[in-house]
This record gives sequence, C-alpha cells and structure tokens, in this order.
Amino acid sequence: MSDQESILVYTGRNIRVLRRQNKINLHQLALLTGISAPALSLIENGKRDPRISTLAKIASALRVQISDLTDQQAKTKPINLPNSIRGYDLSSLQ
Amino acid sequence: MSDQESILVYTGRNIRVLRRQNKINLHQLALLTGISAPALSLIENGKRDPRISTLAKIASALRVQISDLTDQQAKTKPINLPNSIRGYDLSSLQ
DNA sequence: TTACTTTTTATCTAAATCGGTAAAAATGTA
DNA sequence: TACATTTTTACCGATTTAGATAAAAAGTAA
Repeated sequence: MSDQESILVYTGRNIRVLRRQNKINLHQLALLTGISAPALSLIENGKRDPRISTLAKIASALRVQISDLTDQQAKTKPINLPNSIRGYDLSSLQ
Repeated sequence: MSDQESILVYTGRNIRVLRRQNKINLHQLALLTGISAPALSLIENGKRDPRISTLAKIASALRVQISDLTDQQAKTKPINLPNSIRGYDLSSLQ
C-alpha cells in the first residue's frame, strides 16, 4: 500500500487519459457509451460513484479492460498500434 | 473476445470464490465491509450492479485488487500463503 | 428425522446514479 | 480581441443501490 487516494479519483483520471489518447471528446464518448457527457464529466472528475456496468461500457468504448480503469498505476503508454487500426472512425459522428 | 457473460455474473462469482477461499460467510464479510449480507448475496449472484466504491470495499476486505474481482478469467488459485498470515483473525467476530 | 447454520428473498426507506436539458465556465483557435 | 469548441455545473425525473429487518429457503451435521 502507499497512496491513500480515492478509487473514484484515479479511476476518473485513468478514463480521461485514455479518452484523450483516443482523441475523442466527452460528447463522442457519450455517443459511444450511451452515457451522457455530463455524467462522464462527473465520473472523470471523481465526483460520481459509477456502477460497474457503467465502467464496463466505458472500458468497452475505450477498448481496454475494466482493470485498466481501476488500477491505481495505470499503464499510461498503452498499445501503440499503427494508425490504421488504432482509433475509431468517428467521421459519422459530428 | 469470446464469452458474452455479464460482468455482473462473473464479478459476483469471483467474489464468492474469494470469500470461500478465505473461509468466511456472508455475515462475516458484511462485518468486514460494512455492506449488508443481503446486499452481498445479491452482488455474488449477479443480481445487483454495485458501485465501484462498493467493489473497493469488498476488494479491500478480501485483500485483492478490484481487477481480481472484475477479471473474467480470475486466477482461482491465488497466493497460497502459510496459515500464519493467510487469513483474518475472525475470533472477535462471532 | 431434528437442530443449526448459511443463504436467499421480500419489503421498506434514504440516498445516489444517470440521461436529458440548459446554461455557465473554461479552453482553444484565429 | 472575438469566436468556436469543450467541459462543467445545476436542475429534473425515473430507476437503482444499499442498509435494515424479517422471514423463507437451502445447506450441513448429528
């Protein structure tokens, strides 16, 4: 043990890091998950205590395991895949 | 990908396996977590969608990471430590 | 079988999530 | 600066979690 930081805080931070690595904004993540952008904002800021099904939707959209969201020391440099398969095609989303 | 089993179902199963490996019943886990035994029963049976703070309490009581609860293929044979430090001293709990 | 323990289910109340909407604030860009 | 984008905050209503309690069901041992 070491840090005494809230699970909500570092889970939210992990989500934000992963979302920005995918270069999508809250609105786009909302479209991908079905979770509203305001709710996502609260979760990323550690101000909401999401259910595991909510975490599962986020993990699925970001293509990571739930543990990648809940691990305190998340691997910040994940899977650097070639561009062809790295991101989503969000062209259909405004 | 492969299985299409609910996160709730295998998370609940992981908790039940880990709880029984620690040889404690729902009542004792309730005392350790502050979560009522009926609530724990629902979670273990995949009938409730717990918040991550609830999962965190359970993980802490079982001395595992949250990811050990949410991983679909959990390591069923964890840390076989010597008896002296393996379990809790539950003698103070009835 | 009869006890005893453990788990499950039901009901109630309080509090929280969550989507939606709207507006405000913050951030970024020209 | 001005303008656009993004994020945050504040409501609202519907649904759900969760503790408490009690009772029913299931499991275990004698």
